[in-house]
Amino acid sequence: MHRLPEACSPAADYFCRMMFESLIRPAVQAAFHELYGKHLGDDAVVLQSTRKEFSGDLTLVVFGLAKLAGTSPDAVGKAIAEHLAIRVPEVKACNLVKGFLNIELHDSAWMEALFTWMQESEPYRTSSAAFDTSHPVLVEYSSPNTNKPLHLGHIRNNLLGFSVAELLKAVHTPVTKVNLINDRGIHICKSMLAWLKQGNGETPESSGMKGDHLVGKYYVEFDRMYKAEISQLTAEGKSEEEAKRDAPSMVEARELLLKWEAGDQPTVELWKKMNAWVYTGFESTYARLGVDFDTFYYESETYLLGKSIVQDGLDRGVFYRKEDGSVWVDLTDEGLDHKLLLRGDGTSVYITQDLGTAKQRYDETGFSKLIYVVGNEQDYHFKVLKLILKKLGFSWWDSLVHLSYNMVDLPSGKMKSREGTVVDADELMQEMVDEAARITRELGKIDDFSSDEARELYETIGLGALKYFILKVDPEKRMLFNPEESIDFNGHTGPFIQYTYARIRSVLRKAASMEQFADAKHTDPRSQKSVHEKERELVMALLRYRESLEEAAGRFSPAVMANYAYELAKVFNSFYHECPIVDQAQPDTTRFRVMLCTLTAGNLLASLSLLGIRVPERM
RNA sequence: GAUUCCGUAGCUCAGUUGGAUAGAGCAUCUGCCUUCUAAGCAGACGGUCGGGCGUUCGAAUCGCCCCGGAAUCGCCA
Repeated sequence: MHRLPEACSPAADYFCRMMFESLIRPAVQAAFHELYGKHLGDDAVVLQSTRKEFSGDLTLVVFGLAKLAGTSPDAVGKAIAEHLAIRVPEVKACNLVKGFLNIELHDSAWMEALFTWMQESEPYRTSSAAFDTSHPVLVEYSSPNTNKPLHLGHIRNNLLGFSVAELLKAVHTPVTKVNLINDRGIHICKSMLAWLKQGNGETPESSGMKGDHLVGKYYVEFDRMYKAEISQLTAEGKSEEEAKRDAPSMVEARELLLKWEAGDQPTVELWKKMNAWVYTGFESTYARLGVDFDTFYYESETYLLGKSIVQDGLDRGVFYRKEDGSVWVDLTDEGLDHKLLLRGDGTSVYITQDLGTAKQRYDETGFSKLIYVVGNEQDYHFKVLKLILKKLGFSWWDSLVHLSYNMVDLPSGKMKSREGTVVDADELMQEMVDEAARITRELGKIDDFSSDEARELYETIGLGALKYFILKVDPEKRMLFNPEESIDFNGHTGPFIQYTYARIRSVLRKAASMEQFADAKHTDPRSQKSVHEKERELVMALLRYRESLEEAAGRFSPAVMANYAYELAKVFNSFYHECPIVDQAQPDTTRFRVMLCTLTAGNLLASLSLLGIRVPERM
C-alpha cells in the first residue's frame, strides 16, 4: 500500500489514525505545500466524517485553506482533489460541494484497516500517549453514609465510578477503586438514638429487614420525633432556631456523638453492631449492581488525618489563627472566601480530613490522578480543597479531579430522604428485573430455559436497562427519572443492544454448526472483492470503537461509550435486515459476514462491559 | 446578593479543536414476520437550538446582556 514517507507509522490502526492522520492529512499537507508553497499545521487540516446525504467517507473542510492560500474555497478544493486523485491510491473519488471536499476511499483501504485492527492482540483496549499509564489512578466512588440505604442518586454515583474505572483500565491505566465509607458522625448517632428509644431490640433477623433498611427506618424515626419536638417547642413560644437546638432528641444525639468520640464502650458497641447491619445490606446491593472496590476506607479511622498538615501550614504562615484558636486559610486572592480548617477546640472539619487523606494517598501510591466521584453540590468544596493543596505547595494539587455529576430528579423535583421521596436502590433494581421477566414471558422466546437460566436472564436485562438508562446521560447533565413510567426496553436502551448481541450470537451458532463455516470468524477481509453498502457502514462503525473509548476515558464519560454501542447496534441491525448472513450458495460472502458478526459481537460485549452491563446469549 | 452549572422536537436525550439542510429514541401515524430472534427494520409527522446583540466566510458550539431553572456561598458532610 502506498504511503507518503512521513506517514509511515506502524501504529496506524484505526479509523481516525489510519485514515485521517496517516493518510489524508499528510497528503493534504503535501498537496498544499506543492500548490501554494506553504506548510500547513496539523490543526489547519479540518477533517470530519462525511454526512450521509453526500457520497464519500471523509470530508475536508477547505474554507480555512482557502484563506491561507489567498484564493477561493472552490479553487483550493479542486486543486487538492486533483492532487489526491493522482498521489493517493486509496482515494477512489472526490467531490466538492460548497467548500466541502468529500473523499471516498476504495473498499480495499477499509478492509486493510479492518485487517490491521483484527491482528491486534488486544483490539478492545488501546494505548495512547494521552494517558499516563506509569502511575496509578485512584477512583473514589460510592462513599455512602451508614445511616440509610442506597437510593437512585447513589446508583448514578456507583455506576459512574465503576464505569470510569473500567474505561481507564481499557486505556492501560492501573486503577484502584476506593470506597471511603462515612461510618461516623451525627447521622449514625441519630439512627442509634432512635433505635435505643423505639427499637425494642429489633434486628435484621427478628424483623426480616435488610440491615441498611432497618437502620434507615430508625433514621426516619428520629426525624419524626425531632420534628414533633420542634413543633411542640415552637408552640411553647420558642423560636425556630432555639427549638431546633434544644429539641431533646437532637441534644441526646449530640451527647451520643460525644460519647462515641470519648470511646464509651456501650456506645461504640452499638455503633459497631448497627454499622455491621448496614454493611451486610450494602454488600448485597453492591453485588446486585455489579460494582466492586479494591480498598475500603472508614472515616472513623481517617477523620483525624490532616491536622498535621494544618499545623504545618500554620508554621509556614500559609494559614492563620483567629483569637478563638480556630485556624483559617485566606482564599480571597483566588476569588473565594476565607475557609475554616480547624475549630477553636482543635477538632477537624470535613476538609481537614480530605487534606489528610489526599496526602496520605499520594504518599502511598504516587497517583497520577485522584478522581472523586461526588455530586455537583460539592463543586465548591473540591475547588477549595485543590487551592489549599496548591497554596501548601504540593506539586500534585492539580491531579485531583472532581468528577462532578448532576442530580437525578423526579418529576416532583429533587429526591429528599427525610420526606420519603427517594427511589430506593434495591426496590428499583427489583422492579426492573420484574419488568424484564414480564416482557420476556410475554414474548415467549425462552420457554425452554430452566428457571435458573430465566432468572439470570431477567437480571441481565433488567439491570442492563437500568444501567444504560443512567449511563447514557452525560454526567454533567441533570437527568429525570419518572417512577410512574417504567424504563423502556425498546429503542435507545440497554436491552436493544443486548438483543442485537443475542441475535448475532444466534447467527454465529448457526454458522458454527456448519462444517464449511466453522472457522469463518478468522476470514481475512482483504480477500473480499465486492462490499455491500451496509457492510461498509458496519466496518466503519467497528473501526470507531477505539476513538470512542479514548474519548470516553479522556472525558471520564461513560455516556460516550454508551452512545457508541447504540450506534454500532443500529448499524448492525440495518445490515442484518438487508443482508442474509449464512447462505450456502455464497460461501465467500457468508465467511466475510460471519467474520463481521463476530467482530460486532465482540465490540458490543466490550463496550457494554465497560458500562458494567452484561449480555445474554439468547433473549 | 455573589459565584458556578444548566436551558436543543410534546417527552427523554445525542451533538467538544466553530462547518453542509441540527440528529436519535419515546409518543402519534404508515408499511414489513412461511426465510439467520419483529425487544427488530423502513418511512411520515415533529425545531425561532430560552431571547437579544456581537465576533466570523460560517455559531446549538465562542463573547456580552437579559429571561427561566438548579447548586453552592455552614465551626454540616
